[in-house]
Amino acid sequence: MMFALIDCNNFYASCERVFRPDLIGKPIVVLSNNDGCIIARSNEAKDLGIPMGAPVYQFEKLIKENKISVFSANFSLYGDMSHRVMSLLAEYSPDMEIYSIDEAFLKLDGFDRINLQSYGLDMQRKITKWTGIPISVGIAPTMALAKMANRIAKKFPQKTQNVYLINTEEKRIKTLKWLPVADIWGIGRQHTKRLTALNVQTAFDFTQLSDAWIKKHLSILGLRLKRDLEGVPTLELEESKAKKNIATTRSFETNYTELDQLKERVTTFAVSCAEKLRKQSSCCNAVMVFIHTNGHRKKLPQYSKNIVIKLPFPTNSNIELANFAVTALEKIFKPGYFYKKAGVIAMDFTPQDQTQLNLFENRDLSHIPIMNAIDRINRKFGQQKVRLGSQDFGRVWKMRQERLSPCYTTDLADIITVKS
DNA sequence: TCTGGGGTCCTAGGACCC
DNA sequence: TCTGGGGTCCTAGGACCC
Repeated sequence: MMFALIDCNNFYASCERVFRPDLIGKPIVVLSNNDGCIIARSNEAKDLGIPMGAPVYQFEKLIKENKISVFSANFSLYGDMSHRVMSLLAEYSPDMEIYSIDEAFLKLDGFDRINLQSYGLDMQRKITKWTGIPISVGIAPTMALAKMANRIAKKFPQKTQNVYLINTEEKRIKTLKWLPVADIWGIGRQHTKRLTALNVQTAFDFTQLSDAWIKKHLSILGLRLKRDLEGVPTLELEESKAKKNIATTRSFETNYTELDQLKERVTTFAVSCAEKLRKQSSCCNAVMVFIHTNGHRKKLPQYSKNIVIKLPFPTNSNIELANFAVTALEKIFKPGYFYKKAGVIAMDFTPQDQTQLNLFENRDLSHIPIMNAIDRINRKFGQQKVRLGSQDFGRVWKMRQERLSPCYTTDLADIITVKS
């Protein structure tokens, strides 16, 4: 039994390149919402020393000097490209877990007679050719080891052709000794600090620690990880489950001081959460709302508060969720502050078809067909065509997206023209 | 001037019950 | 002098992932 981890190389940057082949080999960065931080970099941009998550304004000079192409995040494009990659990958195994927008695990059960090296190479070539997105493939007896194999495939593209297979004990040990402890899947900053203090430098050193120590300091998760690194399959594919929380949160382009401005934002966030809830056929029983000022402006007075309210009945109606969220907002809003960010998080779900009618609450059941109609209209004519009256009709609010690429694959208006 | 967004799981400790 | 024991549920906080 083996696992494969397939990871798209510099995914967002690669998506931008698919329709801009002139940028192949040139540095690219992709920005977060509001064009704030750098959230993706091509290899060339990484080589120039641009760190992940850096505020873009700190690198303006470097960007200019090196003619780095800058893009606002285009999630419709990335989502669609991801879907294309995943559909192709699904043909390589009946057991797949889509781990993130650019990563998937395949379980290779019953592949004993298959040459996995060439199987991986076939995947690598086909996906890259058919979608334009370069990928790396790691194959190993456990999920954690497949993650490590993938790093090698990505780190040594010439040597490996972006495919690396761990199928012997020598290779496993060699890989463990090569990987710094900070780069182990599941070991973050805090654990790294603690481990390097004990002179645990590599993944191999980590596997030499006692079970008791690991359990005590890294919990049961650390212990499972150790087993997996030892080559004993312990982690397993997870089937895609309904989400347990659904959030919509945003920073604002400018500061807000008025309750009404925040009410509009919170309404829109709540509507977005309700839509996501309906997509997975859930209703929520609680909602959290938070607001805060800009933590980076240390000289301004700071205020940060969240509140969770339990709902009298489960809902996924735009109208009801927005009303509850606004009620919550009113409880935490304090005048006199410059607000920079707000969010709505739906929690505590029950399946839509199991929601019980509450005798003591006048729940308006007419919302169900109304929401169905809204969803159909918005699906057909584009997002947000139907909105609540309290939402942003005058485009008061906008996100800064100055460098947005066209939606080549999801918007007819943006489709490319080929001239011959 | 300018600093992202959306998730998961585990544990310890308190409240509460019998 | 001397003040039980065990279980469950919930929550906050901390860690991690992309």
